[in-house]
Amino acid sequence: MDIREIAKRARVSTATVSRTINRIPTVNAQLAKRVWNVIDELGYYPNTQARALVSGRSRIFGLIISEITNPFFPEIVQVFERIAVQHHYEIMLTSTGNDPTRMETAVRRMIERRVEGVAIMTFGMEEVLLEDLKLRKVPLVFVDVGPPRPRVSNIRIDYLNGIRQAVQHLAALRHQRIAFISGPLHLKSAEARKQAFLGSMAEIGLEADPALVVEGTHTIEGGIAAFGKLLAGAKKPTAVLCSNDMTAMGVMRKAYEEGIQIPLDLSVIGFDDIRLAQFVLPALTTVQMSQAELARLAFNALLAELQRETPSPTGTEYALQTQLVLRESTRLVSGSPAKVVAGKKQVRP
Amino acid sequence: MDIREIAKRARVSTATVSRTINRIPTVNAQLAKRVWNVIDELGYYPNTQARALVSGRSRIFGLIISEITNPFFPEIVQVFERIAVQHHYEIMLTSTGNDPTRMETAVRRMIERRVEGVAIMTFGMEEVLLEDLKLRKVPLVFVDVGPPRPRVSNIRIDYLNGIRQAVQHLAALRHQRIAFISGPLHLKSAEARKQAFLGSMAEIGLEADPALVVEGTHTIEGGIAAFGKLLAGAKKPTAVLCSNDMTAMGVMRKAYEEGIQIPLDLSVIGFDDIRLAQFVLPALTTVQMSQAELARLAFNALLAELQRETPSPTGTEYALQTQLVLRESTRLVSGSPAKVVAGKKQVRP
DNA sequence: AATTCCCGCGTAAACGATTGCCCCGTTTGA
DNA sequence: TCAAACGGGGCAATCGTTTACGCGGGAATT
Repeated sequence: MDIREIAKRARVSTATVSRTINRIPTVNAQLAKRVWNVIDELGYYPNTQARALVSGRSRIFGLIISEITNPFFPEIVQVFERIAVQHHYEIMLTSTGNDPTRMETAVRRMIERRVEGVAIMTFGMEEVLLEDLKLRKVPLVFVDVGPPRPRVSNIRIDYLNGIRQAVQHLAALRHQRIAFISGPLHLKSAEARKQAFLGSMAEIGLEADPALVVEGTHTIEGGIAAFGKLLAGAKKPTAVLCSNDMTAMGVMRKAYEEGIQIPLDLSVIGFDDIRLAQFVLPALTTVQMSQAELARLAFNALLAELQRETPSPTGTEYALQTQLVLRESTRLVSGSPAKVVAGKKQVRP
Repeated sequence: MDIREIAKRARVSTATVSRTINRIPTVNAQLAKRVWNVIDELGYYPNTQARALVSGRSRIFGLIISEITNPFFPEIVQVFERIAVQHHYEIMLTSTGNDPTRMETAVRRMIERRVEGVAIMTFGMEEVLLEDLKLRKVPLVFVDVGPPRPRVSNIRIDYLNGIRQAVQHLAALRHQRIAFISGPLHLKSAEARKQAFLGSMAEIGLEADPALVVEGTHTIEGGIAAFGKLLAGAKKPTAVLCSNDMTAMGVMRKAYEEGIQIPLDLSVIGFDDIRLAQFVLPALTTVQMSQAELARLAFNALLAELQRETPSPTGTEYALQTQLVLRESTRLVSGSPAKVVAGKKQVRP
């Protein structure tokens, strides 16, 4: 069943049917009604491929993330998809697992489907692989890479704000030996977080002992391993700041196994504020970086780029704030004069 | 740049280019090579919409899940997508949040994109909304609904096996007051799990006290609320079996807040075995239902249906096993003669 | 009343591939 | 030597829309 069938039954031309469906205001209300009636009656749905072919618009956006099973991403996907649908777009999702090969095939698939834009949420992976997309003038939006180019937007995350708050929070709780578990340092975002930590420590005159700065993998397993390394060291930290929440969960796991109580013996702070962070035991104090907001920014960046008649020569830059959210995983350093806050949530039974 | 351009430059017809791309064996190797050279040189990628239009095959599968932010689903999505790509399919993902309206628009979008099949992973939501798809003879695969119809496959999950193991495990640990927190009972899968629990209890002559069977929502919040209800009751359970892992995490959270120690004071068993289950503190004993396997079954069901020349009049049924996996959240009921297993993982410090 | 304008609708040419059919050149068998 | 068979490649129709263009008729202008 196609547009011709509808046209015949409604005794109009296919052009009129098309215009009706696309709600072009010049069609006579009478006719339009007749057309709609037939459409509803037959349960006709226009063929998107045919539409896309002639109009040159696929109404598809690509979304590249590193790992859908990483709890950080599902909310991004969710929000991105929801907004896309509102704008009559579909999304082509790919989780690359940070594997260049899969990234490459993803790009190929997206080009074949003629996506109108791609959001890249791999936080700093090799941009080279996207050359093909740039060549084809597909609008792109990155996180944490810069500087932007024409048709390439960038969302800059202000790590410093949140991380500074975290460091100062720990300092206020009298912590001095503050460890940092970074992400894989080839990711620009991981490097940026580490620098923010180092900067924040220096700012308040705390020494960031190199032995207390170790590299993780942004996974639970990485957190376990990294914290193990810290425990094996000579001088143990009283607090540890993690480059993401998964890492923090690894630390908590390892601490549990070693009989180290959080927050009594060790304060832990995460980063990202994934939903799970509030349900972990004890609930994780962490730096929030809104996934919903990130998705929104990315989508709007792509849309804006499409609407721009002529691409800005410099690309556009967007910014996302971060900030500390206090929960239960931090506490006055033990040994300090205890001004214990009342309430059972603060102490482990 | 289109197929004509390639044809011109390779001094062949468009037909030959098309055949080359589709690896039709009859084309002369010489010519094929010439064509491929031009293709690579120009970086030509065939236009999928044009292909789809004329061939009548979109090479898209739909995947409907209830909530991507529910940690149960990402792995399904991941595996499903991975297999799809291997078979040169794309997937159109939709998370409906169990909202009929969103389900409806999802169906509409999928029809417009002419999906070749749809996997429905909402575990028993209203099938009515999918009438339009059935009408169009789109192969469908469900989980836990039955009986199958032509072109509609079903994956039947053997809840009983895993749940029976769980119940018997608790019984072996001398638990008698075993509570069950179900999922939302309008979901067929939730109902089935509950029945499996009731059956397993009866089987071994344990009474399932109605006051100890409460309804949750398959979320952490639901688990918190439901366990709250159990605690408010007259006779408190010594063990609780949950309809999914999120619920169990809610129970653990609530227990933590109330100073109830797991597994010392309370044994907890989950269901699903999401990845997180092993990282929760203490690691969750749970019934495994492999998400990867589920995704695989669903994809293959769709593919098989497409390949069948004539749809089996009855549809096909697939089965998925479940089984208990022991971790740290269960223990001999307290008060029983303690045959404590050695090792720090078994006791809370 | 004749001319111009404009508005609404229809005709038909795209969009970029796939594929049935035919043609032509070579091989094969009688 | 000639006809039949065969195999590889080109021509052109086709998929289901959108949209430029043109046309006819009523309103407005002179």
